[in-house]
Amino acid sequence: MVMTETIATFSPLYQQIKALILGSLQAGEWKPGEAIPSENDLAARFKVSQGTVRKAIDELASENLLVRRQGKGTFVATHHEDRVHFRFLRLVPDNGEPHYPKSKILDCKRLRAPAEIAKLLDLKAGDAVVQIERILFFSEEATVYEEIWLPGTTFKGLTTERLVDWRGPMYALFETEFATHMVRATERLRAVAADELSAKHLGIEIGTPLLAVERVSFTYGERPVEVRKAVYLTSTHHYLNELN
Amino acid sequence: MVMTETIATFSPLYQQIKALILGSLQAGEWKPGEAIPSENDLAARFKVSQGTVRKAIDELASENLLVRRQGKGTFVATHHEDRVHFRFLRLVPDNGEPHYPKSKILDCKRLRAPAEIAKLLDLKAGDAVVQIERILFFSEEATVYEEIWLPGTTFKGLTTERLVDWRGPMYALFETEFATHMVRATERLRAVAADELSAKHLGIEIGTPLLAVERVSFTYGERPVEVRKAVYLTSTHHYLNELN
DNA sequence: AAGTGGTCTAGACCACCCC
DNA sequence: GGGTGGTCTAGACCACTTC
Repeated sequence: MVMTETIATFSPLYQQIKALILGSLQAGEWKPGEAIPSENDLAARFKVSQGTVRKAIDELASENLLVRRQGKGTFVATHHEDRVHFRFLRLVPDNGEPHYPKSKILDCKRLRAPAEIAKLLDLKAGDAVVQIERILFFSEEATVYEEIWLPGTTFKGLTTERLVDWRGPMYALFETEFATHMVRATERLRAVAADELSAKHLGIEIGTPLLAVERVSFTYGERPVEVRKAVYLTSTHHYLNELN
Repeated sequence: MVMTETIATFSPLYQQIKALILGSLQAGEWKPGEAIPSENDLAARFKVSQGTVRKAIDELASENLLVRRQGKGTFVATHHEDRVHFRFLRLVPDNGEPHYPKSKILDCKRLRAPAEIAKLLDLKAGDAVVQIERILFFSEEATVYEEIWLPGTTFKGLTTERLVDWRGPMYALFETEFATHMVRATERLRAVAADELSAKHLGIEIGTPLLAVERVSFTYGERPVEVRKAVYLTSTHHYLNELN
């Protein structure tokens, strides 16, 4: 491992290794679900000790970018097979076990980004975006209505049909079809009164209190690639959050 | 380090060390804000290598029980000096920098635990509890109204006066005066309509949508020691959550 | 200068998985 | 049996803090 030579650029070896692995992930050298090379292989490639590679991988695993499996290898995190969908959907029933909701796609169209969305997605106002509208049903009850915005260039071939036919988490579709893996997200929550549109979609009275959830999701390299504006009906479900 | 001898009790050395350190924290051998012995000292005490102690401490630090400071030592986490009060209070202004709110204590009384509270606090219905009512002001605006329940035995000497006089986070008071350090918490969120009481305290109309936040806090050893039922006014503030 | 945590190495052995 | 990650050790050196 060669030390960087520009001024004021010190960082531990394992951080440099981490950055290199991150670069390979971002470049798609290893795809979600695939195994990355073994610790020994990487140590040989980067000319550092296995322990140093290990520490780099440790951090990436703790950030949920990689998943270690003893005896098998280290794998690129994927939204397929992810038992923990509740990492991104925190809505759970007041009683009983959480289970994955059914999604009903209402619409999927291409339009020009409003200023607010453009800003959040790091685009210019007027740039092409895809907008999706859908409802989530928890045990047959309409519980979530949401609008999703995506950058048009990244999600060029996305159609209503593609969405409707898809079984499973939307993020798994994004990953497989559009090479976009969601790494983390930021959510802003507030209480609002149901407007006419929300009331219609959720089958409730106008004015019913709803939990408004605004999400911005990021892929590798802190690049924002999704904005969601949702309202959650919280009469029989709640948003669960762990503070550590 | 002696291996435990009961059947089916395997665990890595560093996990055993971690449990021992945790025990000392729980027993109060080192108080919040104090330094624990150096890694070398602990390695000698437990007769393991420094690296093994290091791994144990790493985990405790990542769980926010300990804080490492290079060149100085490793310290027991404390709610004093904690720059990050936003670990437990996720409400931030829509615009501008977050800043700590002012607290106005309305009441602090002793009563018998309702069944629901008792269950959450691992007590029997009718056991002694302390109930606090207060309002939080964000830049002079009443924004949060909450009721707090605490186990009566642990918080025996807690009075309204003690609370009113206290400057700083309530958890710092609990830590110093009642030897109870909050380690983590679980929050359940939903949207509700303001009832008469909430409306009065927050100076809003009955029916205004509010964010209802129910928190259960835990101290060392997953022992529940606090229940909070709060309503947040989210017209100029929102609840911020990071999904990783 | 002495003490602390932070990094890095090299090597050993273990636990798990798959062929 | 051979490969993977997981644990543990021992020792070296670095960076930061305090005296």
